[in-house]
Amino acid sequence: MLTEERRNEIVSYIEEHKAVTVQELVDALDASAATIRRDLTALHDEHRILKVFGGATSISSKDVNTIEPSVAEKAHRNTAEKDLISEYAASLIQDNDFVYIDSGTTTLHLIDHITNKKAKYITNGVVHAKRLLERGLSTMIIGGRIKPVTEAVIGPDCVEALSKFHFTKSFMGTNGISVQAGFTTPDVDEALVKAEAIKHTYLSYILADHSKFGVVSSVTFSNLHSCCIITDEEPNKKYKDQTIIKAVC
Amino acid sequence: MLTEERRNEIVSYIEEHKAVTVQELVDALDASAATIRRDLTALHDEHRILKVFGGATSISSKDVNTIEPSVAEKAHRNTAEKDLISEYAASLIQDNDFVYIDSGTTTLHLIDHITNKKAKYITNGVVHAKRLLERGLSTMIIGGRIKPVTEAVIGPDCVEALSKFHFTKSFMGTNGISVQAGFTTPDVDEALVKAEAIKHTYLSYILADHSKFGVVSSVTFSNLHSCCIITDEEPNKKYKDQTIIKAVC
DNA sequence: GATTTTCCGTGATTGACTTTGATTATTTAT
DNA sequence: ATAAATAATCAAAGTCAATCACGGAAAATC
Repeated sequence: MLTEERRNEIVSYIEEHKAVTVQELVDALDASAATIRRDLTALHDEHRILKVFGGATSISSKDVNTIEPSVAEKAHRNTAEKDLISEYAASLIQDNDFVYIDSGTTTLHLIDHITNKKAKYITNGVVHAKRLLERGLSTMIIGGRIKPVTEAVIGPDCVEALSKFHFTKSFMGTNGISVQAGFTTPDVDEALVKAEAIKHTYLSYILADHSKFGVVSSVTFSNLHSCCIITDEEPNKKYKDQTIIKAVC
Repeated sequence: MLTEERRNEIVSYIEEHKAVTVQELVDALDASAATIRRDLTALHDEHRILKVFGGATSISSKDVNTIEPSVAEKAHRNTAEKDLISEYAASLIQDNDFVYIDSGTTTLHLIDHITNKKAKYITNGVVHAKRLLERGLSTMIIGGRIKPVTEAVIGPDCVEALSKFHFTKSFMGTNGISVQAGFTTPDVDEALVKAEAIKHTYLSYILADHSKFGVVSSVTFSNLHSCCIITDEEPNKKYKDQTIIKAVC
């Protein structure tokens, strides 16, 4: 059987059963455990399944029960990569830093790793603000209209409020990273907010797992060389020529 | 069974039952208590459930758990009275109203009774904003520093942001109501915010149960005749001479 | 055309790591 | 104070990634 063919079958099987053990797949597909494991690793890297200890689960199985996956509920996907990235990013925060934290699930993860209580934090995410407070950190929120799905503060009030601040560091999420289009996101309003935040920051960091490279979304909010990238895999050289990239792996 | 699979089932179970004991999960999933506890700890760290002594509860169980324990504790006192007051207050909201909702436990209760989706809502409470969004209402938040205990946005940024708006109605909490001192609250910063909000509102309502009458706290944020009072017991005549009071009982 | 070389996917082996349930010590609620 | 719940620790069982050798297919060489 062809490798690709087998892998497609694995994905189908997992989609159907929600969760599966390595042994189950060994029996079902008549391949060795080593091969199945390699397949699962590959499929996990392609974000087609979620590899877990003992087997794999379908990507969407976690929110099968929730009617509307909100920010907090989505945040636990792909945690291993995000943990690495967040941990490194959090270590960059120094005493007296004035830190902007962009809304989004990657940056939400970042907050769980922040330990520096001498820095000040400001965010446009409602959940982010709540979580920062839970960790006992000095927190501010940007005012403005709130976008329901992402629970992010956006709009002209938000952009104007941002223009008054001067952050020492900012941590942003992104949907796409490309040499031609720079950093991109699907929502115009969010893009405007991100752009304004970066404009008022001394050092901007983009937190992005490897799957974001080469992806282009609707709206550009920054060119590559304005932000450092923190990611989980050594990227193609053409990106490295454009900006500083830290790969944690 | 896979670890992740079991944990997903635990989340489902908790989502469905709102609360669950360790023993219940041991019986339901046929795993040892030690394992269940480890699962609960892990899920709590991922913010997928809320671990409590004896078991766990759902994170989105609207009654208790979206609120900080400190806030939640207070919110559970005098619920019956607050429900009456909130219900009446919510009925006052009309289409196209621009409504300011002050932070505090009484006003948090109010949100659960709001049904008008044609009005616009703005608040200085982080939890309030989240709750408004959950109810599918058009929501804005005021920006500024957040006071950790109450999760209320306060400070000069907040006051300045408020000064741009013109609300048709505002709903405020208070700690004390007295003929001499007017409406009072213990925190200077919160008082400034409340005062500014009232200043920019056409019709301000104070939600207060009967225990607040005759009480004086540290800082006055308004005199009596600037706001209507919504309360749960017919108050003394001396208050009625000063402002409009609606007693719901 | 036949032989060699290279490449890639596979399966087996192994030491390292993860999960689990039992036991014990500690913490918590009443 | 007491009883229950929890966290910490440990050994056993199970799982994983790395490594190696094998074998078939494609490419290079003769």
